[in-house]
Amino acid sequence: MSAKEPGQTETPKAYEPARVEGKWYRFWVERGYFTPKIEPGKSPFVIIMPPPNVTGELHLGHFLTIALEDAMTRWHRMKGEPTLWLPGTDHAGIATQVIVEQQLAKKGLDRKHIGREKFEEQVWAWVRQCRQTINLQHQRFGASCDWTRERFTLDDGPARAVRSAFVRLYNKGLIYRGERLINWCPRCLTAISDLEVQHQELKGHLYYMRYPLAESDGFVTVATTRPETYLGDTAVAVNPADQRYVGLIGKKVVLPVINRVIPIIADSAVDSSFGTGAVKITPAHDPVDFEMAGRQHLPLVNIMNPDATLNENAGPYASMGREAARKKILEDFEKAGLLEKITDHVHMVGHCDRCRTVVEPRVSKQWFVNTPPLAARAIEAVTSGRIIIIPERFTRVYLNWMENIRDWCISRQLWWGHRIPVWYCSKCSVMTVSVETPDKCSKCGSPDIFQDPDVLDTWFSSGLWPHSTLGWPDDTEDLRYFYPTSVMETGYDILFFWVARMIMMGLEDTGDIPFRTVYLHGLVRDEKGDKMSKMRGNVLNPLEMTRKYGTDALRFALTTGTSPGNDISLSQQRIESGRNFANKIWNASRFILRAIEANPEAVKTPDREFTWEDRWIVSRLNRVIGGVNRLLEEYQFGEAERQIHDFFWGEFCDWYLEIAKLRLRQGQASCLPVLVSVMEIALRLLHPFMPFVTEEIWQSLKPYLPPDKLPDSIVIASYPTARPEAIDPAAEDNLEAVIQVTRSIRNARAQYRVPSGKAIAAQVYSDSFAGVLSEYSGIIESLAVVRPLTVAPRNQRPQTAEKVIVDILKDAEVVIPMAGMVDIAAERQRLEKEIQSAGEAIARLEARLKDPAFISQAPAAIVEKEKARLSEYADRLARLKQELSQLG
RNA sequence: GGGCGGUUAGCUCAGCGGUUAGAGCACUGCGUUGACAUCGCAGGGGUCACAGGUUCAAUUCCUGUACCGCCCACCA
Repeated sequence: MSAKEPGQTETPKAYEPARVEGKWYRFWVERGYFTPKIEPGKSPFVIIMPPPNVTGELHLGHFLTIALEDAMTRWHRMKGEPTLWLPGTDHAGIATQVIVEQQLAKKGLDRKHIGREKFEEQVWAWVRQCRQTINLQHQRFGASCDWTRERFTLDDGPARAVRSAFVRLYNKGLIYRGERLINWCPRCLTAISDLEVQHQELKGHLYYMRYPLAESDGFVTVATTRPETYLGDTAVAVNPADQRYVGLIGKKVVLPVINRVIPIIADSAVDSSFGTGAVKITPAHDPVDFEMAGRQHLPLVNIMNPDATLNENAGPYASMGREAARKKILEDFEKAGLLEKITDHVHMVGHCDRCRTVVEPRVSKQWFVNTPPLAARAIEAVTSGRIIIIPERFTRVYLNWMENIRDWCISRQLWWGHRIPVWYCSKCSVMTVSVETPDKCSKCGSPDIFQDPDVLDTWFSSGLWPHSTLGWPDDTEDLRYFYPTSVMETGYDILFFWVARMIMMGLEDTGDIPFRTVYLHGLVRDEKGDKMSKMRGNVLNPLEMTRKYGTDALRFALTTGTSPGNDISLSQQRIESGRNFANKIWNASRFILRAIEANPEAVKTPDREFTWEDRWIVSRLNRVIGGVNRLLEEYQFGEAERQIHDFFWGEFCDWYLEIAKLRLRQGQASCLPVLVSVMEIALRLLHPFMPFVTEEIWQSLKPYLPPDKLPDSIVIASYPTARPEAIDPAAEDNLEAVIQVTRSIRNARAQYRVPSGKAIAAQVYSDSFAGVLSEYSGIIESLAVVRPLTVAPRNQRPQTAEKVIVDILKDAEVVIPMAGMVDIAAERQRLEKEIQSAGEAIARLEARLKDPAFISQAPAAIVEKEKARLSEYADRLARLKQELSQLG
């Protein structure tokens, strides 16, 4: 470590995120930047954050969500729009309950033992802790959300919204209570919705079981995957057109062992080609059978307890588990000669989304939302274009789901969640459905009432999130100003669970769409494309990554090189390159700051002659600004970042800064204002994606910026907009020539292994760029370590017998005498290769230009362009050939 | 059974109806006293899965095939 030199800025050589991140986040929050002012004249930009479940810490998927939403939010805020990003957390009914139950189980307890009240206390304790962790993680990650409006799904406001929505729907007949076949989890002991059932392919068997005929000899053979449900059979069905069974329709069979007599019926839903063509009908334990039982008026026999053990209807098998019963029943059939055969059969089996237990279809009294009427409006909102889904392909997925929607079972036999706002009277049994908790029966006035013990599906409250967080059902200022919201950004995996429900419920409750754009991101996977999971052990801990590489690095890695709706493979290497970029920006700023300190006055000389490289970098910057703004409008965040990255690193640092160094060394400080200005604008361009490093540097640059209307933070600085008048094709061409020549010489040096310190001589011959190249010869001499570099028009190139390397550039020839080192054979080979590829290009272009179809059909501009290319190649080919002949 | 996505450099992925298809990482060679070795300079590496079609022109659009992945679905 060298001692600090006098007058020099004491900044570490590497960017140290830990030193700056907390400081700036606190600063932003203290200044209230994240809390929007309601400005009636302006239309706001609003994102309601998908509330993370209070089930533990945030994972990388959440961090991707934050990175994208924060980028959008910061961008719009910088554009001067009142911007609200509303944070919150979700009570996540069943998921949270399962976690707390597991905690209890570790202590040898279960919820039944401690009782509902105590259990809820336990959950609240966990929730408080979890919310704090989650909020802290958001803050660590730089989320610019409005903490003054933070919500939890069980808060009073959202809770009142839930009750209001329930009562409204009930009063409109869109919520009803009914005895239906639902998906039941025997482990969680609750109903779950269709969406919460995970279908998994399992290798099972098809069992062919014989049911003896009641009135005569013989039997009917049915094929089933679930022999144990025969105890609940109330019919055998065949297709009416099936010739094999016509004679049997109306006859009866006897269920073995339990000796129940059931009819053989005809139903056209039966597929004659499957199994035996005769199907056992178990209405209480199979959805298809349940439906058939409805139209055929078959009785229901429920054979199971809630925990999936067999009940008293199972006769001798009562109290056995479903697997054990299956085994025993097969044995008994086998013994009786009633098991015809067993074949292998692959089928899909439903599992509980939360606990992986095999779901049991079960008849039970539950609450349902009648969804088709809601779906009709939700479909219209999307087909009319009022709601746009990005990427577009998910529009069809959404519509397909909506068009085939079925009623939504919303009651859960859980303790954690929004209680159903329904009270039953012990006297007259009438239901009171009410937003406010009633103290007496609405019918008979009896105070002897009790509330429905069930809670609502957690997605019911999530479905109201965009309007419930803004104050609905009250007509609040927030609701009037911020609703409908702008963008709903979330993962495609919850399109049905959440997005679809929000659209239905939002439209129903408010009469308006909840958001204008749905942006769906992909899943975060590991470097091998596998889903990250604790089981696989391939999880990257986001906070650890943040500590190791910095928040900006992780954000950059998560959002670069990806496109909407596609999954993301994330590796540490990727985060490293994000860190390297932050470090690059950091060091560029260190250089600029030191340069300013060495020459403080130079920054303040705004009006002067600009050099070609000044005009070039400003021109390039403005092209990038234009591109980035366009890409952001199109939600192409990854591509926007890539353009900023490439500009900053590949043009500003690699060329402008390198040239500026040389100028500064010669005491020409006139590049300083340009350095500062380009740097500052680039920081603002990048700020939505890398908020911390950009703020840190922006603040240290601030003293040297023009003081007029300078905000206190980059957070509220304006987002750059392109200035068309700054686009400067002449400067771009000139610098391109300088860069080409420099590269050409560097290339030759590398090829001939010229030691890095050793200068070589070179000549450049050019017509159109002779002026700028000789103007920049000193610069090129330094950049390419070439000395002397002479520049002359082409016709002044001497005919010499000396063997030299010649690089044919577009508008110049670079001649390097290698003092006898020239490898003639290698040079010849190189030239021949180039001649060949030029020849091929010419052949291609000539063929194209000879094609009358091309000439007549292609746009004139394209034809002209191709002609120009042909003449360029022809010119190049001629020059290459001449060089080859010179080589002898 | 229906639908969707992917197939581009060694790896992870961008991109695109019109120059010689890009990036990051990895790789090879050279390089460390002044922004940065978390770096610089130079380089190698691609039949854009395959087969048809549309078009003046296809890696890009369409159709089909193969493989991989995902979603939805009541063949017991």
